[in-house]
Amino acid sequence: MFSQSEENYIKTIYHLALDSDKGISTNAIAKQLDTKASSVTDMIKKLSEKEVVVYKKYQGVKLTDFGRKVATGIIRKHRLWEVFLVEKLNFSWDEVHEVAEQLEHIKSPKLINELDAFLGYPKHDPHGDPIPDEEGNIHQIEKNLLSVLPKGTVGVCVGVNDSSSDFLKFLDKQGIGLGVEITIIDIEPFDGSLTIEINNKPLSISNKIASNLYIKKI
Amino acid sequence: MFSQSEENYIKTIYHLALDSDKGISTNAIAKQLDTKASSVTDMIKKLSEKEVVVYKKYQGVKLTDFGRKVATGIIRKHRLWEVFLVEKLNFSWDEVHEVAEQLEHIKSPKLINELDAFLGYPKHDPHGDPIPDEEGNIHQIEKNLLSVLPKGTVGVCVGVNDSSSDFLKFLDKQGIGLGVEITIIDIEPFDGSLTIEINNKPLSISNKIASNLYIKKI
DNA sequence: ATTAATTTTTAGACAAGACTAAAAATTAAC
DNA sequence: GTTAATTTTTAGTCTTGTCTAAAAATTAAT
Repeated sequence: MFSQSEENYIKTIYHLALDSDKGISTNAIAKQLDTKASSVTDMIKKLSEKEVVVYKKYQGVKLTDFGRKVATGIIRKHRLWEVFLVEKLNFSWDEVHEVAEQLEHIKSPKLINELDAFLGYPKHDPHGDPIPDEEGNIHQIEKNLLSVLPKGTVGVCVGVNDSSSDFLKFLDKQGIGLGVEITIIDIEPFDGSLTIEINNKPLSISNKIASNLYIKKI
Repeated sequence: MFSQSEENYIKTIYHLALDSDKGISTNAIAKQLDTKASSVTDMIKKLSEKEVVVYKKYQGVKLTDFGRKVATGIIRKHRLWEVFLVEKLNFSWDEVHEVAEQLEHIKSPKLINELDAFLGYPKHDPHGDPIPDEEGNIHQIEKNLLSVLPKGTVGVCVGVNDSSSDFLKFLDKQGIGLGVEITIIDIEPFDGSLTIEINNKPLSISNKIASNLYIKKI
């Protein structure tokens, strides 16, 4: 069906397309995949022939419906494997990405559907991201970046915007994780840093931290 | 470290070396991997440079100690994944091979050791084959092919010599599986076919079947 | 011990996926 | 609306792993 390399391009285009409804530029893909623009052009031609993307020279690419289906299939696998690693194999949320990047390419519909059942049909991965169903439908819950909410807001941490190991380890250190209740005590106008209350203790965090944490109001 | 292709060659050489202590021929490897002898020669050169095998032109190859370690590592992963698929994901023993062939190439020491623990440190895969430990040690239990045992033998099925789907499905159909008790009632001198008793019922099986079933005497 | 058959290796080609360097198209700047 | 800067594409090369066809080495046959 698709090679690992093709799958990585498809997944990347899908993610980049989430925050922009224009065509995705060759350069943006190259940057994300840490490769060269010329390599991207070559691959785009191939994916275009396979009807995964629509491509007009110099105008970026868009996924077709088919391409989107392929992308969500890969993301479904990636996130289910992440749940497996954390729930069953004692991985922490900052350790799962690498391994899931490999596991997402395993081809076996039975495997992934049985895994889904084995895990109890989880709705979210360990970073709070939704797990697409078999048809590619994604149920997004209502959530906001902590940085856009007003003083006094009480909510629960339901996701992160940055899944880098450094950020996740920082959160662990501060006792911040999915399901943890957070209250915005104060917002500093000068630099946008916040004082929040978490586990009944005050904590000061930068605006950058706050703009990578998703909160569900309660 | 090693590419999937390299790993497949290493594994194949290891398996072929089990029943012959001479060098493994280029042709034998080609046949097993369903590829051409010329491709094998090329790969052997590479593996030789990487000190996985010892190679002298026209004389076949042998794994080095290092190569054997690599091979058992791959086999360990393959068999642990097979256990996972059968025990946790409702795969039957004739469905696991394909998927395990993919999963065995996933690179993550933590993954495989946690999986081992999660499965309760199993000693054998779903076909009765032993699972190497982290150091590559393999504990072989005492077993014989059903075809070499005398009339009157009572034993337990502990393994198969052929893991093809056709054979395994045949065994399922006849109620033969790991742990099932078998008594040799009679052996036909003409064609070596056997009458065995299984679950208190007599069953006639060909010599070919018998020479693919491993029995542990009790 | 030559000839014949088989096995193995070389030589040259190809596809996938990546790269560099240069050309072409597009966008931005004045 | 030209010129300049940027982005994208082309052209050509490289590596990995494969193939075919032919040459070389080994083994078998008489």
